[in-house]
Amino acid sequence: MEAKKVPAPTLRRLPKYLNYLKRMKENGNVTISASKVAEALDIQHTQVRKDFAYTGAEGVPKIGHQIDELIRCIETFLNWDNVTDAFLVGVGHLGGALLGYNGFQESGIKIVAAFDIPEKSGRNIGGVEVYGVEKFKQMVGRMKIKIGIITAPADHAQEIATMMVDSGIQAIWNFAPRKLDLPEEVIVENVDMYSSLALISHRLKKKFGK
Amino acid sequence: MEAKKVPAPTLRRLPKYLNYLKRMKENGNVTISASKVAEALDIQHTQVRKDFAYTGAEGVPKIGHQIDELIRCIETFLNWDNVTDAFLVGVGHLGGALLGYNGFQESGIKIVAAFDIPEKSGRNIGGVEVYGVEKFKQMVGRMKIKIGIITAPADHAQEIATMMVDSGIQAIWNFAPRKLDLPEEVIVENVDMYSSLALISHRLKKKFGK
DNA sequence: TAGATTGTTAATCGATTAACAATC
DNA sequence: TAGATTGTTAATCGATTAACAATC
Repeated sequence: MEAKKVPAPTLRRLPKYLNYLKRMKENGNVTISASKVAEALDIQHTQVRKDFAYTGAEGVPKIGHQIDELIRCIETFLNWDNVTDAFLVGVGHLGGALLGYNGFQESGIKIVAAFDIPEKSGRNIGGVEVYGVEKFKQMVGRMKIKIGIITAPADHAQEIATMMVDSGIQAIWNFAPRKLDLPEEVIVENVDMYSSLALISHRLKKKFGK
Repeated sequence: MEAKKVPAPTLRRLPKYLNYLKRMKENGNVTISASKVAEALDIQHTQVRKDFAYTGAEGVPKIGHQIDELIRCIETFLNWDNVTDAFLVGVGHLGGALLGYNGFQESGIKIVAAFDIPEKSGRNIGGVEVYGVEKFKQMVGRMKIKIGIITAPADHAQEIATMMVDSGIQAIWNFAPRKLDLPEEVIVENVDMYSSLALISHRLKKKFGK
């Protein structure tokens, strides 16, 4: 029962497989081979098999995997068969966009309350109530919230993150372009748009001469 | 003059350095050592030095780097000292958020027009006009646009991407969770929120037992 | 001078890819 | 049976880290 450590790149690929498998299922397919998944997503087939293996999925030579079972394995592995409640802090453009988007519920997360300065409280965006940030800690305790989402400006990110951890938050999904300094047991994932802009800019520059 | 190929991880770190350096400059610092940058951002100092070296920046033993010069080197290297115009397709929650956000201009990109179905055209969001998508190709040609941003639903992403490349777009910044099938000379960068959600979910599950 | 810092070369590490045996 | 496909073990590759010489 010694669980091998799962490489982060593997975890990042799993949602891509899931997405593709669900589409294939909708198209009426019942089984699928790792090779086909690999080709569709431009990944080495041997890599796909290794990734599948982490989730405990088993295939049958010459036939492949039952799509249903494979989907279930991946979802269970990611814990996407349960929905975990989350709080969001920073109801600006991006925060509002996340609140208005319901797609995350299929990916194990549901934003159940949002927070910002008192002037913004009382609103309801996409069915989610906005509260003054002073209520954060108390509500985290009461609702046993584990995930915090930061969509505030970079200047406030550290302060908010510290407040979140203080309140009992265990994992932070950070959209602010700022390195967060937190105890190492806190799970932090950054969505960094600037890093991909850097790649685009640099490659375009190379492609078209300086 | 043989330019070594720059690792993608290096390119992704450069904006983080830039961000930190600009803050240090605002705080009144004139010089900075790679070691200090490394510590602040939790990166090995030797890694920071290698990354800096790619940009052509040179430091002085015992003193470090001139912050101004370092910033300039990184910006030039990324081509962030020029602003490249971009078109966005898909004015939903996320698209609207990007339009309302002006911070990208400091990162070499400016959204100058948005596109969606005709019913959404005519609006103005964050100072950017929304057009019917049928005008895309003509306007790309006229305005010599190179960068396309996809913030449409996943179902339409491939179709839009193909249309973009058809129109002459050279680089695509894709926010839709769908693998795009395009000629390999087209530069594609995906912003994949689900991949980071996968990491959070899986780590939380491990931390709190299944 | 001594020591902080740079920048390069070598060693390590981990992920990807290739090779191949097993099996339905 | 033959061949497609699985799944594992070994080889490769590239990024990170460590070691160290150079220098102000």
